[in-house]
Amino acid sequence: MESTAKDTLRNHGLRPTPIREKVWELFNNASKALPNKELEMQFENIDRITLYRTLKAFEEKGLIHKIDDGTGVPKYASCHDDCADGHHQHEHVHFHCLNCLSTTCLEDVQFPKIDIPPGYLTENTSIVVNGRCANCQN
Amino acid sequence: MESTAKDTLRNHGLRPTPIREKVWELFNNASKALPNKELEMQFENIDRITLYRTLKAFEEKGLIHKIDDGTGVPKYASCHDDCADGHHQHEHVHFHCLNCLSTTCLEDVQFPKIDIPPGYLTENTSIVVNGRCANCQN
DNA sequence: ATCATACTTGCAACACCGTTGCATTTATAA
DNA sequence: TTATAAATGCAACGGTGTTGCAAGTATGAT
Ligand SMILES: [Mn+2]
Ligand SMILES: [Mn+2]
Ligand SMILES: [Zn+2]
Ligand SMILES: [Zn+2]
Repeated sequence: MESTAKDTLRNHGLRPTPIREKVWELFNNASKALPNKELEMQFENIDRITLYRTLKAFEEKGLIHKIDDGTGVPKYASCHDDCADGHHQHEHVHFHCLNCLSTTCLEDVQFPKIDIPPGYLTENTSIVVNGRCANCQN
Repeated sequence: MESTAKDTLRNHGLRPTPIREKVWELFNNASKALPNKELEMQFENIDRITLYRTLKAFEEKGLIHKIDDGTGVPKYASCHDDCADGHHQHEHVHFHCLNCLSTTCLEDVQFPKIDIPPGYLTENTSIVVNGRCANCQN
């Protein structure tokens, strides 16, 4: 059985509220990463600060992860893996379409190992592939 | 023989001015990527807008490239390769040290090929490795 | 060397966004 | 039901990208 929005929020130490439930639903149904603006548009009127804090809380609790695709506009996507409190575990390639400007998580793409010179220590790696997505071919 | 700052600027279609020459020198002598603030500090008083436009011009003319290391603070580094007017050709790994917060270009690190699903078209790829740089080991 | 012209610089101004404080409202559990 | 802690809405501040415009400067021609 599906776990409800309420359950998921409680399981991550967040009080379920109408806004949070809806935001969680939006991420759950999204096939691409969502910027603040796109989330705001789904509400009659929502305070941008409230949304800001909602996203911050979601990120801290491991419900979503923030994606910097190089556009300067932060986007967010749900964490499929179980991410611990404040520590994200997933490392996957992100794709940014230069045509439709959508950013998606490519969870199944093989994540390469980068051979860093001796002396350097790798903690985590961010990879963004820019190009044309499958929906944007003529 | 070394090409002077004046020469380089002229060769890239930019009028040599005191500010531009100094900015170019700073990039030329830097061993890491430089954020606006760090550049500003090297001047007695420089208008942030002038610096902004200088960096924009340098980037457009292929003198420097902008690096988004995920911190939200843009940094710039000189283009070693010859980058065409408005079109950068170099693709290399960037390293961001979580300790000293410096970002460096790893031009010699092998750039991996990412196997994107069919239907996708790759234009360019951005890779940022986060960790601890060689100078930050105990 | 002088000068007209185009480019560069400095300053004001605006928009956007991240962030925080605080008062009010809402969720939770006693 | 009620006391308490948390979430929300609003104001406000700071940083920064961006543009317009006037004044200063580099350049090439005279
Ligand atoms: Mn992702
Ligand atoms: Mn670089
Ligand atoms: Zn697309
Ligand atoms: Zn370091």
